[in-house]
Amino acid sequence: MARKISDSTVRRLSRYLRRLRALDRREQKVVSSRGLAEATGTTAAQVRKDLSHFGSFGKRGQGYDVHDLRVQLEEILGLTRRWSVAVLGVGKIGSALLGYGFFTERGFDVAAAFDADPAKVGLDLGGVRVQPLSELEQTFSDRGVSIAIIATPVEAAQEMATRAVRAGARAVLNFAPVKLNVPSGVAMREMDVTLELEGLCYMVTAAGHVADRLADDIE
Amino acid sequence: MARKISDSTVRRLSRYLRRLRALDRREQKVVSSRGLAEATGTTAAQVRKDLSHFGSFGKRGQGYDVHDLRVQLEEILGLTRRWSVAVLGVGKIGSALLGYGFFTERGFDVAAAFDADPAKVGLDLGGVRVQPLSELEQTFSDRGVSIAIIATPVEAAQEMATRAVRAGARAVLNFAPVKLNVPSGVAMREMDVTLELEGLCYMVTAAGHVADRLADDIE
DNA sequence: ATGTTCTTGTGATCTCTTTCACAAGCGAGA
DNA sequence: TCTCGCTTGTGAAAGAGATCACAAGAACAT
Ligand SMILES: NC(=O)c1ccc[n+]([C@@H]2O[C@H](COP(=O)([O-])OP(=O)(O)OC[C@H]3O[C@@H](n4cnc5c(N)ncnc54)[C@H](O)[C@@H]3O)[C@@H](O)[C@H]2O)c1
Ligand SMILES: NC(=O)c1ccc[n+]([C@@H]2O[C@H](COP(=O)([O-])OP(=O)(O)OC[C@H]3O[C@@H](n4cnc5c(N)ncnc54)[C@H](O)[C@@H]3O)[C@@H](O)[C@H]2O)c1
Repeated sequence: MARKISDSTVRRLSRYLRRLRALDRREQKVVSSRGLAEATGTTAAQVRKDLSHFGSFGKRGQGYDVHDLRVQLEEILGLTRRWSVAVLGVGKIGSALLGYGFFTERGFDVAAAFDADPAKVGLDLGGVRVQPLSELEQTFSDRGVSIAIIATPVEAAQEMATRAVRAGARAVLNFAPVKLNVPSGVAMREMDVTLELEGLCYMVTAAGHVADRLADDIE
Repeated sequence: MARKISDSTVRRLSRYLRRLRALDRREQKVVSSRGLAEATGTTAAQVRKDLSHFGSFGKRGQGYDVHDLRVQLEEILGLTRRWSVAVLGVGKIGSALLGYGFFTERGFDVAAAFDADPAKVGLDLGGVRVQPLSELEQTFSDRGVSIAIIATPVEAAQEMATRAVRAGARAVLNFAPVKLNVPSGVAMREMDVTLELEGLCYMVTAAGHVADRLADDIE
């Protein structure tokens, strides 16, 4: 099996899987690399290359068996087991996540939620009871939490991440706009709205400049 | 000025800017490419290369003037103006965004919010009144909305994006887990929690496999 | 059987990004 | 003024990822 798979490949695999699940639900039997590519915004060659890192799943002349490939991709991505997720910080973002139905549907169990604010402890949000931080270590180990979602203010984010990892988390999803340090071997992804918004501003601004230049050229 | 700047460069520029703002606030005068690199998780050479696309901002032997470079980066990213943002879909995620203080701080005005549900229309969330969809076009043009944040259910996302663009949005930030199509010339970024979570699962799973292989080798 | 039509899997190639390495430049101190 | 220590800016090299292009199958019709 392949050595090192790039993040962009993994992201695309998720997209293919999402598409395959939809096709499977509506009982489409086969799909071509082109079919997958068009639905996920990439090229047929890219789809085939991505899959080829893991084996050969299609039939020449025919395409891929939808259900089959779906199962294969779930296997590859590690989605044949369920994953226990804990949410740290139950503020605006944290509680939105607790109420997010998609998680359970997709194999993620929101196993616990923690908050430093005593006023929030004990609340039931989306079927999860908010626990005090003091119970973090015990709960992580009891419920086999392997993914921690950081939704605390920036000031607390690094500390909470470190603590989650020490308590057994193997992966961290960070919503706070700070770069977090985690030991190597721990997976880490960030969801940074401000970064994305600023990126959009750049794109719009730069597009404007290009338009200006074109206009100049026409003169 | 440079031709085409990659997304990864733009993301890093945002990170540098975030760091510079923090340094500026605590009145540090100068910073080296290494200093910036360490704080943002990259390398000194990368920092210099990124900046070099836009000009030459440092002093050899000294480093960069913090305030100066901050202003330059704000200029480059297009953050010297304010941007009007509209939130489409005021559910769990949408209302979390409306209450997010960072936006206003950073030059983004949440100028409007829309929802299809009559029960939500008229509510005041984080100082923004929720409007019916019928007012979308007029409001976008009145308030110069240029960024639309999609926070509706997946089914409505494409339609809302199309409508926002037609109403004048130049950029779309999408929270719904679907690939949206927008005309070329419109900037588009997505925030997809499930994609990131699945990516984390892959990383944890793959790391496990590597560990297995190492263990085998040792035998 | 044979030919026709599709679509996969994959080396080869191209393009884009990151890293390297060092001359050029700046300030401080003698 | 000259030297020394330090850091930038940038071509050149290396590395990664995306695209091309085509031989190798698979089904089906004749
Ligand atoms: N609100 C948004 O739309 C939004 C969007 C993107 C990112 N974020 C980021 O997500 C994070 C949370 O934002 P929010 O708007 O939900 O903030 P919030 O203030 O609504 O919630 C933060 C919660 O974290 C809790 N908390 C504080 N310290 C803690 C600690 N040490 N351990 C555990 N919990 C702690 C607080 O009690 C509070 O309940 C912030 O870093 C923010 O920048 C928010
Ligand atoms: N809740 C989360 O934590 C979370 C996280 C990531 C992504 N998302 C995604 O964000 C989107 C919204 O999620 P949510 O949890 O806030 O859902 P939600 O059901 O709480 O909110 C959706 C809102 O959109 C409104 N709406 C429906 N159709 C609309 C239309 N055509 N135009 C405008 N508004 C419309 C609904 O009235 C509702 O208020 C979904 O696509 C979801 O997959 C949610």
